[in-house]
Amino acid sequence: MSARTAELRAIKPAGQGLRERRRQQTRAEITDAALELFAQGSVAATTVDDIASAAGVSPRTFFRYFASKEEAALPVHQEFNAALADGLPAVDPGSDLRREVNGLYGLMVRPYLDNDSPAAQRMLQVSRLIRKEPALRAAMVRQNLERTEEVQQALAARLGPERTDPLELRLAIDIASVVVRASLDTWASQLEAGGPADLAAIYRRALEFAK
Amino acid sequence: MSARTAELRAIKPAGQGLRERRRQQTRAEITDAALELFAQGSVAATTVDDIASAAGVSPRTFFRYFASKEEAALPVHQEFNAALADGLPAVDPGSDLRREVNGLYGLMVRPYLDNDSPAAQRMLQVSRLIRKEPALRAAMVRQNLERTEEVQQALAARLGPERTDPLELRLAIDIASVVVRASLDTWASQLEAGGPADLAAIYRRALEFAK
DNA sequence: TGTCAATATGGCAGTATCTGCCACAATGGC
DNA sequence: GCCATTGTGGCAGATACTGCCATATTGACA
Repeated sequence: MSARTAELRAIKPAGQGLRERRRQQTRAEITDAALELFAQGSVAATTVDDIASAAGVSPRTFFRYFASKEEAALPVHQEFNAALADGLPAVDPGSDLRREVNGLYGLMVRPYLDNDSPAAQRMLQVSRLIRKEPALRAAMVRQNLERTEEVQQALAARLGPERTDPLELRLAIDIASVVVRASLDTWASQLEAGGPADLAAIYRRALEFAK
Repeated sequence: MSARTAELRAIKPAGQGLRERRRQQTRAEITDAALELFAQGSVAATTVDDIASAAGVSPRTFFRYFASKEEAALPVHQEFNAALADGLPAVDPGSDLRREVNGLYGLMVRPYLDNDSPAAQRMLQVSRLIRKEPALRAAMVRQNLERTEEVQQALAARLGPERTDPLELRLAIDIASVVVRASLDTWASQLEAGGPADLAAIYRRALEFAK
């Protein structure tokens, strides 16, 4: 957990040495293996040993990268955290709270605005899986909770302890989070159903409705 | 999971025979044991065997009542579901969606409006534990997710499939849920800190802020 | 370039979680 | 009071996860 906190706070060094690059690569390989096995069979029917062996690592090593098999299938977590970490410094403590937090969380949808981008395609793949697998939804809300708590701490520190009402800060963050997730889900559902979908438009509509 | 769906839909029969009453009693005993052991030690340090033995049942029976030790400590789940099930028939399909859903979820805070009531005291006890234990927070958001999905289905059925935009329904529910949880958390925090706290006022303020 | 500290990996043992299955006991309707 | 239904416990087994140690790889620095 402290590792994840650091993840949010620290500015990502890009290719810091071969060591870190290999680590990210291994991480990606595990995720790919998990996604494929989950898609083929099911989360319940897939064991950690299966994933580890498919990824070419030992089960022991698997648990050094992910706390559970469910988390291995949710790489978006990292992208989200990165987006938030990038946006944190730009939050204006003087401006309207809801607006600022919505702006921050809005960064999370940016990588997927182009339906044909690789990022969007990957997100769709993961979304499909999540919709089919309650276990993955549970893992997702868990990650979401942790992220929310970290953001709350970070924003409280940035805005000043007494400058912001805890209730309002909490609500601003949770609502922003809910708006983003509902938008992404709706977008993915529409695309999966075969129809067209404009994430930007959906997100704008969600923001308006939540206001 | 289908058991829980039924739980939400069915109108609770009160004391349907000795059998059901004993079942509720056993359930309560397990919960009490779990809460006490968690408070004494920690969730991690407490095993299912500990809880089961303290409650006077076998571990095998424990798992017939709760899916995990964390869930055993969150009995509020049932109260929340009951409140929502009670309120569902009163939802007016013709009225404003956000307002109706907020009204429905508002039922969840009613039992705790009086700080001195037994229900409030129990909620405070659980809240204190939840604030200390990330594992319980994770279990809580998981329950919240399931409840949210059930409510969404129930409301979609009640409002008519084409009458309501999925995005708006989803947002209305999630926001209402977030408002209630933030209110209860704030209320519990304030009371725990020793100060006075008016749940009704907090909830009104949260609703206003979220509007 | 060679050496050393730091770090990643794998294996192993051990504990805890959770489930299916079976036998047995308690209950409640008739 | 009989019988179908339901709750309970025990057992075996699979899986998830962790601590510990040995080993190998990497990267910094002399």
